[in-house]
Amino acid sequence: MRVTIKDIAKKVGVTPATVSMVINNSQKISQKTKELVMAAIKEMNYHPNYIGRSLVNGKTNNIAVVASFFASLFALESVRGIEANLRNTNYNLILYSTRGMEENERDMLQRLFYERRADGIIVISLRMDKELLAEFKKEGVPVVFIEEVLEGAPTVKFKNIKGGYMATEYLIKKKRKNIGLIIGESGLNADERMKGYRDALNDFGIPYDENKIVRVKNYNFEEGEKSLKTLLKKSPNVDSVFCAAGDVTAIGVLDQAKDSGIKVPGDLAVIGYDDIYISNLTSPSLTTVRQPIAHMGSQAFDVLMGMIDGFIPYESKIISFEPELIIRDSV
Amino acid sequence: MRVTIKDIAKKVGVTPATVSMVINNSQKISQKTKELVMAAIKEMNYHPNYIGRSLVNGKTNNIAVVASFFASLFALESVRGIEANLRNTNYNLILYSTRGMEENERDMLQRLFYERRADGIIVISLRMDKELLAEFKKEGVPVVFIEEVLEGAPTVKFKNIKGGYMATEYLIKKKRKNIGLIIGESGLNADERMKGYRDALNDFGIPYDENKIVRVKNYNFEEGEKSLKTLLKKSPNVDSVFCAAGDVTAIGVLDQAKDSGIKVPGDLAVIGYDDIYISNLTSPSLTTVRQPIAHMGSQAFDVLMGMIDGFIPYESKIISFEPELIIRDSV
DNA sequence: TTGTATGCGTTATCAA
DNA sequence: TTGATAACGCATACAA
Repeated sequence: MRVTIKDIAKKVGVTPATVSMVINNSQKISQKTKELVMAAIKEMNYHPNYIGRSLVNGKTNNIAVVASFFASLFALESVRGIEANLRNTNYNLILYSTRGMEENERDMLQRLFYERRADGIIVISLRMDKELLAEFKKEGVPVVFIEEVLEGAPTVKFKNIKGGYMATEYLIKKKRKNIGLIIGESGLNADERMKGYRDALNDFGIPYDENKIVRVKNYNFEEGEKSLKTLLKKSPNVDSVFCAAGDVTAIGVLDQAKDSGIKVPGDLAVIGYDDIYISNLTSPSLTTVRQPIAHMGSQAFDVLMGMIDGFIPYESKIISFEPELIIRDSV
Repeated sequence: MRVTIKDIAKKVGVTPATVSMVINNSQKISQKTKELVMAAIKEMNYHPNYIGRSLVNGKTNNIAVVASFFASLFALESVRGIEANLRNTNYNLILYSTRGMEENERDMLQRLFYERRADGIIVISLRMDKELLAEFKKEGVPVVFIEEVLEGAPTVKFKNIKGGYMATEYLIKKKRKNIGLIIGESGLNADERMKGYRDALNDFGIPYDENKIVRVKNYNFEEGEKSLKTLLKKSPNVDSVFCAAGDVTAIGVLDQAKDSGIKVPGDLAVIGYDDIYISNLTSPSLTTVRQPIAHMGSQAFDVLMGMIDGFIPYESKIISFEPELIIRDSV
């Protein structure tokens, strides 16, 4: 049998209430009984059952993180950051993966608070409707978004406009004038990076040209190879590519360039986005835009804690992080 | 206020016990009250509170996964596999990361069951002492190990001897006779892969040579570069390298070869281990040993479920998975 | 300073 | 087939 608060009480000769007060170190317990109880706790190897605790005080001490997959660089790094700060608290992490099934998404999120499984929720790159968020709010369960923005709750994200601008500006300063852009088909991130690209062109008096844009869908290696071919067909004069779709795709571009006898960076400069591990190992190594993802995850956790503790309000607020240009040999 | 079982009972005009029976679809409830209760549940948007449930039936419906870090390919893929099968159950995943702090490891594991936080535990690549395992057993909390082996609980792992053998054998069949080995300093995996290497040499009548072995510690890119230099110094005649330390290190070897003007596979054949994403993208692409990690994670979860449900015994058993040789251009 | 009583939401046992 | 009651482990208001 498990040792409970009652067993301790019996052993010491006090009531469970007294033991409970000792555990929560109430002030109004005599030093002597405190010591006696503590000794018994140690001797009997007692650990409070967190379920019993949860039931009475309504807290689970769990933080839920919801994402479609945790096997992506972004989600994983976010979790790492969350973990890092969670460590100093007595909260635990529960991971909920929707596994890309949109139909289950809402249900999963809803159950999360109706069943009282977590005291707060961090949602990574997932959309939520206003009605659902309102329910969370009503139930007093704080929500923090990573990447997505929804009226009514704080968001932690990156300055994608700035990232797009930095990369484009760097290419321009390196005397490139015909800058191709490989970028995702849709989404806030893609839109923002695109805006940064256009802003930079504009600021330096370079006209925007539809024929220098290639849209991709899956952000993989093959798309990089294909995109460079497409780009060169549409605009044979490009002297550089900003691959806002990410480093994996950018590496596909590097590969395709090599196969076509195009010299990087001589004939074609390439900039990626993400700074994945391997970007330092390609030849030439890849100049890219790095985002401090783990750091941002930590911040998301801190904001959530602030909301749980009540000193950060449950309302719209965007906290944004600066991207960083990592200069290597591909430009 | 939250909707509880009592509210439903009051609304329908029955007792909470009846409602509970409906929820757990007991056979001995009339179809009529069943329907009435169901209707009320839907109308009032009732969801059972899992904490209340846990308290009475002693189940948490949580599965804990413990690892030192989740930001490694191995841990991450394992979690993916666990997640995949967990999806069809009503269990949740709780992740516990020791963050490499050995001193907290035991404490963390211990609290896991004393505080009744999970119904079962999967331990990834982490050692546990027998005494602790005995405590888990006493408390009736099943434990499944991934990679590590400990008397008294099942382990899910890969056939590393076979992996080592396959790689070495392939090199031999490709007419390589002076096969260098880059491998971790210690641990069961390293020992087993080493055995596979020696077994293969032995079977083909090639003498084992200490001077062809290089030990590494961190499995990173730089160690790969350094190891190749070391190896060539100790044994200038090596015509191939089996980098059992993993693909990241193997890519370091490729890079160092390129810098030294050594042709791969002409002058030097290279085989890695892991089949990380990028191994297909290097030039030449890397021949390597792949392990179906996610698949193994799924299996670990299934074993744990079997133990929880009582039809798999709580005892030593090793379930091993076959590695696969992925043939590319570096041999 | 400590004990008594009560309740958190649910399920299980027994009686009706 | 359903109701009454107790129990899970803990924390708190109130009484002593």
